[in-house]
Amino acid sequence: MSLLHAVLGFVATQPMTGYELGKAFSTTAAHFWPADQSQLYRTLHRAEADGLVESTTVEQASRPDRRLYSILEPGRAALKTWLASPLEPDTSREPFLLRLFFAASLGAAGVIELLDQRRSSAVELLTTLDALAASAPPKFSKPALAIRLQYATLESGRAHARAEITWLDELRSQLADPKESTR
Amino acid sequence: MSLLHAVLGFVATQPMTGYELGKAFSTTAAHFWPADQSQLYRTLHRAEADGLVESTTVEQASRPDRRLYSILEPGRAALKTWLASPLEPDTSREPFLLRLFFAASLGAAGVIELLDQRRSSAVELLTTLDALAASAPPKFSKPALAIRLQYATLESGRAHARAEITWLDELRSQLADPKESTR
DNA sequence: GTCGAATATAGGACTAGTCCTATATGGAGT
DNA sequence: ACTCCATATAGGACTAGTCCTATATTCGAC
Repeated sequence: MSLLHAVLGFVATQPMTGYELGKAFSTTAAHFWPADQSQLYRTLHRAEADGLVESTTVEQASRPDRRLYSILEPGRAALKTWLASPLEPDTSREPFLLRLFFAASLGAAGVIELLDQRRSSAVELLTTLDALAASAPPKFSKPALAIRLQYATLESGRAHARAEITWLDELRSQLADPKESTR
Repeated sequence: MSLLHAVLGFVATQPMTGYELGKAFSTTAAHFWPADQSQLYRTLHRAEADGLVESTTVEQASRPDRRLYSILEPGRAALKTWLASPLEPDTSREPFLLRLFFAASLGAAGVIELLDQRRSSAVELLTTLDALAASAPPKFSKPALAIRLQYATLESGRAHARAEITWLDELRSQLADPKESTR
C-alpha cells in the first residue's frame, strides 16, 4: 500500500492535482514505481476520505474542473510514520529470470536470442536514465538533500541496469563458447 | 499471470505435489519469484480445470493424501508459447527507492541510517546467494543447459546485490562527507 | 478535415497475490 | 507435558493494481 505514501510524499512538497501527480510520477518515479492513472485517482479519493488530504475544486472554462489536493496534518504524520517504519524484506518478482530459469527447452541459440532481447531493453533503459541524469544534474556542490535523494534513485537504476548488462554479456559469452565454462 | 507458467515449468520436469512445488520454489526460485502457498494450490487447481495438468491422488496412512500433478500436452504447449512470447518491459516496484525518494525529511543522519539498514539486508541476501551458489556449483565443464540457466539466475541475484551494495556505499559516503559532491 | 494528443477526472470489471485460518498427525526439542 | 515444526491441502476475506471505457474540449500535425 505504498502508492498512498508516494502520493502523500508528492502532495507534501506542494499541492497538486491528480493529473499533475501522474506527470510527476511518470517523469521522476516511473522506473521504480509505475502508477496507474485510475489507481492514482482512487488513492486520492481514499486519502481524502481518510482525512489525510483535502481538495479544493478549481473551475475551468473549457476543461474539466481541477481538484487541487493539499496535505493535512494526519497525512504528514502518516508520511512520517511510514518513513520511520522498519524496512520489510524485498519480495520483488523478476519475470525475466523466471523465464530464463525455464528456458532450457529453447536450446542454446534460443536462449541467446532471449538474452539479446533483454540486453537491448536494458540498454534502452540505461540510455533513458542517462538522459534523465544529464538533464537534471546536481551541479552545485551542496544541493538540497531532497534533490540528492531523487538523483540517487536515478543512480540506482543506472547501477542496476549496468549490472544487468554485464551479467547478460557474461552469460551470453559463456553459452556461446562452451569451452570457457570453468566454474 | 506467470505463476502458472512457473508451475508448468516445474511440473514439466517431473510430476510433483503442491507441497513439493512449494519446496522447489522456496529453495530455487524464491529470490526472483516468491510463491504464496495458497496461490500455488489455487493455480494447480485452475491448471487442472483448464486441462493443462492432471493429478492422481496418492493415499497416505497418517498424512493427508498427496495429489501428484503431471503435465499434459496442452500444458507443455502453453509453456512453449510463453517461452516464445515477446518480453514485455519490466514494471517492477522498488519500495526502498520510493522511500528514499521521499526521505529528505529524515535528515542526512536519518537517511544514512536507512542506507545502513538496506545495506545489511543486501549483504544478508548476498551471503545467502553465495551459499546457494557454493552448494550447487557447476563443476563439470559442460553442464546441462537447464542447470546452467538456473545457476545464471543465482548469478543475476548476486550481481544485482553487489551493485546495490556499491551504490549504497557511494551514496553513503557522499552524504556523510558533503565536500566530495562534485557532480 | 480528420485524427490523435494533451488536459482532467472517474467508474466498472477483473486478476493476482497476501494473510489468516482450518484440519490432522507424528516427531523432535526443552 | 508442552510447543513447535514438518507433512499436506484448502477456503475465505481482502487489497492493490491493471485494463478499458466514458466524458469534453482544444490544438497541432499530416
